[in-house]
Amino acid sequence: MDQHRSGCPINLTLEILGDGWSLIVIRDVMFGNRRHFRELLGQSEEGIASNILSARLKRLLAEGLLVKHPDTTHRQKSIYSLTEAAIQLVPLLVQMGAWGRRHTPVSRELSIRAQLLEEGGPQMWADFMDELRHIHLGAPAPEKSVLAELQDAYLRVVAGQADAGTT
Amino acid sequence: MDQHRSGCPINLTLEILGDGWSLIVIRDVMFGNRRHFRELLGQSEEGIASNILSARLKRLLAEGLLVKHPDTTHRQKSIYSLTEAAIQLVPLLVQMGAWGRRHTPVSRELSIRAQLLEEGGPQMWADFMDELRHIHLGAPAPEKSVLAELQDAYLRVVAGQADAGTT
DNA sequence: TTAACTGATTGCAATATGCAACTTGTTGTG
DNA sequence: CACAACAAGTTGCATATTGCAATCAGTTAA
Repeated sequence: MDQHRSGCPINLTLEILGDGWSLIVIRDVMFGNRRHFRELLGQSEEGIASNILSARLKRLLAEGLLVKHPDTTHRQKSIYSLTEAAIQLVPLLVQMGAWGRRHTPVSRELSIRAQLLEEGGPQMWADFMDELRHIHLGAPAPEKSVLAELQDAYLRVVAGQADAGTT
Repeated sequence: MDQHRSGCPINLTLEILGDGWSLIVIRDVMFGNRRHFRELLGQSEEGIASNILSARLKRLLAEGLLVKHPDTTHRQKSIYSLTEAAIQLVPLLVQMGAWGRRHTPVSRELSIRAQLLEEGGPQMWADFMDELRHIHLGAPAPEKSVLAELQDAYLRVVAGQADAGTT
């Protein structure tokens, strides 16, 4: 943080996000709308350890990718929200998903969202980012919800796994 | 490598590329056309250590992102080439560059390439990928060279640092 | 024969990760 | 109030990875 390896944009991005967990946390806040420590800890597919999650949240707060607000329903509870900088990671995450779908052994139910976002193109990413600005930054609500679309598609795939072999 | 944390495309991509050095190596092979161990070791902006470079090259070979060919001019020398999978990282690297340009303290001379690629859009990325297929996979040479364009722009910025404030 | 160059490997200290247990404080229930 | 369940972490400890400098063995050119 105090000194950089180089001024290359790819390197600097890597210095912030170049580890195995930071983008997993961002992904869960962004796509899974997990906003509390325990939600991020327990419901993650990958099973992050609590000390790692704690360290990553601190780092992401310090880097300005997340902000933390008190939860009025429980004094000790905190709500983590994405910042504009994190929301602008959408195209990067879409490209990661697109590459992963082509070159790694993804599962069908966990890649349907990536597929839809990839096929939706820049307009869908922009709509999604507007929705995230609504959820996390208090911007006005967009007309339709990309998140709901993605979730519906996911649930359809999970429900219909039996007859989903031909496409 | 032997077992995956989850079948999520973002996670699986992260399992392969989620460290501080793998994408730096890919970047140097891709944009800097560094093809030998010593070129990657010594001319890197970031100063990778030789043991790390050695480990990363092995991993990237095993993951199928690089291939290694003997260099006929020196029996011990090897030439590293990008595979199609690595070439398809171009959009991901472009998005990393684009995000870095907006949210990190990049240097002007090292971000001009990222800027051009971002502004060039998907067509330019496709042209660049075709050029990489020519360089690394032996595909026919495209008409114009995106790499040369980027390099020219870089050199212009380095040369004209003095009068480069207005655009 | 010797020096320089090739792609690495080795030793060692510092840091990061993964796992389980523990801590501090909060909330809801009886 | 007492007490269990829950919230957000922290701590301790074993293992793995990183970073740095030095070293190594084979190749080439003088």
